[in-house]
Amino acid sequence: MALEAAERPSEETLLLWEREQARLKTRVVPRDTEAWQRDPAFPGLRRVGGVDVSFVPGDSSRACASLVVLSYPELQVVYEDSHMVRLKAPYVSGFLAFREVPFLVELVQRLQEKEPGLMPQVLLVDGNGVLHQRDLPCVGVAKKLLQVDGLENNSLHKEKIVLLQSGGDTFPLMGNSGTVLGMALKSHDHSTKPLYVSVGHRISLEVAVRLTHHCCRFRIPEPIRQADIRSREYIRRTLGNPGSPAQGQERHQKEQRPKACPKGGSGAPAGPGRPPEDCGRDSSTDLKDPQPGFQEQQKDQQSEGTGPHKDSDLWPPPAARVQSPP
DNA sequence: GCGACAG
DNA sequence: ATCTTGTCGC
Repeated sequence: MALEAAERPSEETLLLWEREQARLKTRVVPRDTEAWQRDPAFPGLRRVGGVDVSFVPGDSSRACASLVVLSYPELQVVYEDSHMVRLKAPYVSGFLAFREVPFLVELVQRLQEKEPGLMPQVLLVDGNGVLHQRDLPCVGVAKKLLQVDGLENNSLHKEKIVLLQSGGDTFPLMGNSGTVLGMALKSHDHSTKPLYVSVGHRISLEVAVRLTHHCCRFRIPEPIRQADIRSREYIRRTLGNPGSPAQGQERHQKEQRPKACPKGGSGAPAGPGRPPEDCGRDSSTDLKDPQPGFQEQQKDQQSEGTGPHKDSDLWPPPAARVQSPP
């Protein structure tokens, strides 16, 4: 019993994927389309979403997908949905979205059905943007530089990183063609490794960078960081009771159900001068949590990929299935 | 054979 | 992404 999502896709499939990416790229709107994006203070922005997929250690096909919605500018979790999924496509550099996006789309659809009022106004996705074709504006936030189109994590690149002085500082990621593919962003004053921000859809690169910066309490923006933390916790809990039935979550815990949490510092409002802590529980549960003022050593947190925001899974390779435009 | 490669 | 122990600093 092991649906291997590990074998390399055939060249034919990769061609299909490339074709789909090119098609979606055509539809991306790399400009600001929302009112709140026009003012530096982001007036009207109330909810920012974050998505992530964490994997089960030994199993190459099982993972936990999470979607969280945070209030803005408080950055408090107001919604969370984490559940186990079965991966169908392998990870191939450059095609991350074909592996993870189907689940992210599903999470958004579940939210639409259960708590449409909590639909985020923008979605931060781990990985690089440039695609994403749906309705939600989104941003790609990667922790490592995707070395494509001439981009290289070479000495020159590292020199530029050293020149970043304070949180918010950036430098453009110029592709061979002279196109700016994204921006390296120092997410806070003491962060050593920059974030690589790129446009997803319906947002300009400039606003994407500012928004990402405003969502950072630590190196990784809170929406993505929370989705990461929660999806991993979910897996830890699930693996904690393997002594029972099937591998997993047959238990009627609080899983399958999206949960709207009216948390929000109830009782302990944001203290003066301090960013509001999470939903009451946070620092004690969070493993990696270097204070903005120091320690930036956490290897990596997570980020996944902004990519094709397609509907159908192009895996396994359906004989050239035709995509129907949203 | 080995390394690189968003996650 | 995940496997890994300790370690330094708030």
